[in-house]
Amino acid sequence: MAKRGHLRPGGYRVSDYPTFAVTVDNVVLTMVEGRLHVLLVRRKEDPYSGCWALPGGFKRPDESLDQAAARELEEDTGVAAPARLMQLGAYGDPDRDPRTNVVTIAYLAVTPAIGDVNAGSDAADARVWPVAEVLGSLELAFDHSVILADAIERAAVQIEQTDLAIAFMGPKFSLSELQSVYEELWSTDFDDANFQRSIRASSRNSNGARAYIESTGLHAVSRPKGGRPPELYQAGPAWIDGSPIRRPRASGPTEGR
Amino acid sequence: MAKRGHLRPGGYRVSDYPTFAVTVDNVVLTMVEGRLHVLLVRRKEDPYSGCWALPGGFKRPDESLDQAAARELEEDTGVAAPARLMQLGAYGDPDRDPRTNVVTIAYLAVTPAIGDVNAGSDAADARVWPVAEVLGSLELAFDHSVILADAIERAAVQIEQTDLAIAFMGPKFSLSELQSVYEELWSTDFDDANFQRSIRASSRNSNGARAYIESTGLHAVSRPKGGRPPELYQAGPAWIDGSPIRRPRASGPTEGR
DNA sequence: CCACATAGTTGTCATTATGACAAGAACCTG
DNA sequence: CAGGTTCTTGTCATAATGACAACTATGTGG
Repeated sequence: MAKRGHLRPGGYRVSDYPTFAVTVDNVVLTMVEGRLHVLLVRRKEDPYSGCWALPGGFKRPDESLDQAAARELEEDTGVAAPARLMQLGAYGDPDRDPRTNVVTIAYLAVTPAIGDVNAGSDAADARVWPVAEVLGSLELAFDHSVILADAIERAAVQIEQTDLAIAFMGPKFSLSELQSVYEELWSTDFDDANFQRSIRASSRNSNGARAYIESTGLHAVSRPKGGRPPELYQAGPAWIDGSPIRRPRASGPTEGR
Repeated sequence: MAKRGHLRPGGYRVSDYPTFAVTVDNVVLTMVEGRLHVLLVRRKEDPYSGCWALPGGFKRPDESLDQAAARELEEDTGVAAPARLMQLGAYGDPDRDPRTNVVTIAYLAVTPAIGDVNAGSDAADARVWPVAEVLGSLELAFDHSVILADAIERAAVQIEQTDLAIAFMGPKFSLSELQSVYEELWSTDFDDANFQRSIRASSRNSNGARAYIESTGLHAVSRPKGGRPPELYQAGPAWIDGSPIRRPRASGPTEGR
């Protein structure tokens, strides 16, 4: 214990403690045609050159972690950082980067459908991937596969605690689009009728304020395959404390009766 | 963008990216006489000499973040790291440490009543404080007050998602002790009868496995102020997916009818 | 030993939330 | 217009929750 590098009262010596590089990595999730997707970049340089990876890079001393995450996201992919950019956690295993001691701070972001994705100077390519495909067969750089899995689990928890699911939606959306977010992240299948009833119940502001979503009175234009055009909603002005829908619990071994 | 320090394919140059010190800080929560407490150490050296702070210290390159957190906790306070030591988040604002660039990774731990607390060589003192007092009037070093507040909020969320509340309990405990954990963290007041019914319902393993808690058949010895001695329980062998008790939601402005 | 206080436990009941499913409404294609 | 698709409303049984009365098992003080 006496050997630890302590800070001395009169100042500190840099040699007293080890130094690290600090990076930020972004897990940007979005829904494309009802399926969960993640934004990845293809690395241009070693290590892991040619590998797909989460967009990210080195933190600068004069910026906060949040700022670094937003900056790196835009630099690497051309995607503007969404308002909803939340910290996921730190990853600092000794051997996670072959070069040197690197601790990375992972961020989770959720956006509506992304427009253009443009690979930055660091990247050979950038695009969104279906999450199922990435976790199933794509080998990501560093420990990014672990980070991605953690991010999805976090998102699944967050949509029950906050209004995060709305962040997947554009300015106007149908309830079935919203439903697909919950179903993808929770791997469940809701009864359409019950889902709508629950969601609408949350938006019926009993007294004065607080609504999860609001009706716009508009209806979507009909799609090629037909079907009744859904009513369109928009984000409500306030978040109610309490989830609009409950996450179904894995009902254990489910023995009969 | 061209000015960013990139890693070169043939190797890297340390000067290409900024270096940081990485520390870990532990928020250790426990219940003392029905009230939530946090373990703090008094700093012996600058900066913030004399101030109370979260136990923590520098990460070493050859250990994981989790290992660093456990090591620092024991070195600073003599308290063995509990099994339940989970990462809370990273804090890296540019000016959070007056000395240099320091990014800290905060950990949240929950333990039953702590036995001896012994200040390590870094600390002038170490003890548990009532959380209400710390957040109300005690000025902590660095941004530790913020970290503490975040930790408590995280714990409040976690006891609904996991069996974390059990981690506050010793090997045998009464349901009213457990109830006080939920009540403290959620700032609510449960009906004793209903609370017990809900908890016991979770432990009644319908089919074969999975129980939140188990009855020991024992009863506590009576306390000075009297009252019926409670039945004692112990942690169940398995965690059921789904909280034993639901967090009551702030019911908004609560207008009548 | 009694009344009374304290703390834990069981029981009852109204209200609400959930899940299953039938049926209607509004659009498509051919 | 027949048949398919999607969204929406309605009905109902069951489960979960919250309020509260009542009962049990201890202690204290007279």
